[in-house]
Amino acid sequence: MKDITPQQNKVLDCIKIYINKTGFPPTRADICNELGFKSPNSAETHLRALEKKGFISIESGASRGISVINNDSNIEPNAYPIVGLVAAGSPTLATENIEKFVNCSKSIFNKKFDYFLRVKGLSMKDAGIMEDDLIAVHKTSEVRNGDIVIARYDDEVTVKFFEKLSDKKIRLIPANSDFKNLEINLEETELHIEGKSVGLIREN
Amino acid sequence: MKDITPQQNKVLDCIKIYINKTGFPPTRADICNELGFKSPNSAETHLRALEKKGFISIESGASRGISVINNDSNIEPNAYPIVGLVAAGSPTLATENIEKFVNCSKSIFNKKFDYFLRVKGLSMKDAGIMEDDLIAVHKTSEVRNGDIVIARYDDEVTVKFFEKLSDKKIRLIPANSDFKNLEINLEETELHIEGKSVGLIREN
DNA sequence: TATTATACTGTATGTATATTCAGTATAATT
DNA sequence: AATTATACTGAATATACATACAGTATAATA
Repeated sequence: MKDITPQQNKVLDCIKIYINKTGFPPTRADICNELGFKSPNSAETHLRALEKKGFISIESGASRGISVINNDSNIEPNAYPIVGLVAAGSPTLATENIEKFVNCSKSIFNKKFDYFLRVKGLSMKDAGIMEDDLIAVHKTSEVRNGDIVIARYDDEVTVKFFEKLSDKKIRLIPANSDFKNLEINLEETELHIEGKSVGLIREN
Repeated sequence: MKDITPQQNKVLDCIKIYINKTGFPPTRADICNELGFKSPNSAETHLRALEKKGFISIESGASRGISVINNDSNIEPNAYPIVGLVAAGSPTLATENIEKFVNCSKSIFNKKFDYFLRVKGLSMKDAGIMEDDLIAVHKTSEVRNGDIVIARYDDEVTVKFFEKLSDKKIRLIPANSDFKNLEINLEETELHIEGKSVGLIREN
């Protein structure tokens, strides 16, 4: 997506507003009316520029054949994938691991997130995380003590509280007295922090 | 909104699909193509009928000037209010009680719901319901034993497990050993079941 | 029984609209 | 200094499109 000029941005906004107001895209003449142009060719050249830069697509020959290509980044809402907590390997976003998509606002949680993880087991029960809950995961390796993290080691993925004991030692703490703390020596075991929990959805 | 005929519904669906696919509404000829009509007047008369019945609006003279009037009921997503768990009175949807709105798909939970309730206290801790969680509430008075219900009695609103002991006695059970069961005699105390929990969102 | 709504074909037409061509002018690159 | 992108006016034109008119046919309503 190339840079947009201020004037082209005005035209793009005008199109969005027009569609929002009327339900269908504007004609060249409509754009001229809205923005005070006196020639339909003013609109035409802007449209061609916007098309070239990838902001809109124009159906040749069709009246009002403009459609705004949604970059989706600022348009609410969005579809987020639910990834199963697979025993082996990283909780990847590959199609075969995606259970389904959830439509919700990207600002539904206080922090931004990337996907949902389906929880297995009750090791975080006392933190209010139950079996089959969906954890909203923010993909990051920057985590702090006390964060609920999605950690992977020895081909196992778990959700636990994070505590850094030293540069070489990490403690993973469950929220359930039936489970034991895990202390991982980074020199012996490879530990991957896939991300941290920034929210939760329970579907029933 | 008057009744729609099967054929008119086909045309309406065709319009929706066309807009979804192309970004702009179809022409009469487009509709004919999609549905196999041989005369543009077939589309025209259906459009006029749909307009008369309030399903679409048509901008006279404008090409592709069709806009679907959204009844919003089947169009995802929606905005749902968060209602504070006020100590006194019913958790009403009055403006003063609405904290904010959450945008999410209406099918985000397995059952339909009406609003979110902000949880106060830890009386349902062992059911994975923590302070400040948002409970998705389905407004209903038809509840079964074991349901997590939003109950109101003596100007107090609580979230508890529901158990019907007899026609005159209801037991409200917390999920926290620090709290006691509440047994309510319906002949002495007025009990209102505001709804039941059908889901949960934790914002952090 | 007459009327109205639904559901089409087929033709015709004025105008709404995209789109090209010819210019003018300024600022940014090469 | 030449080229290219931006930002317009103004006019012309082929065609895309809405829309009216003339029919045919069936089912539902009054």
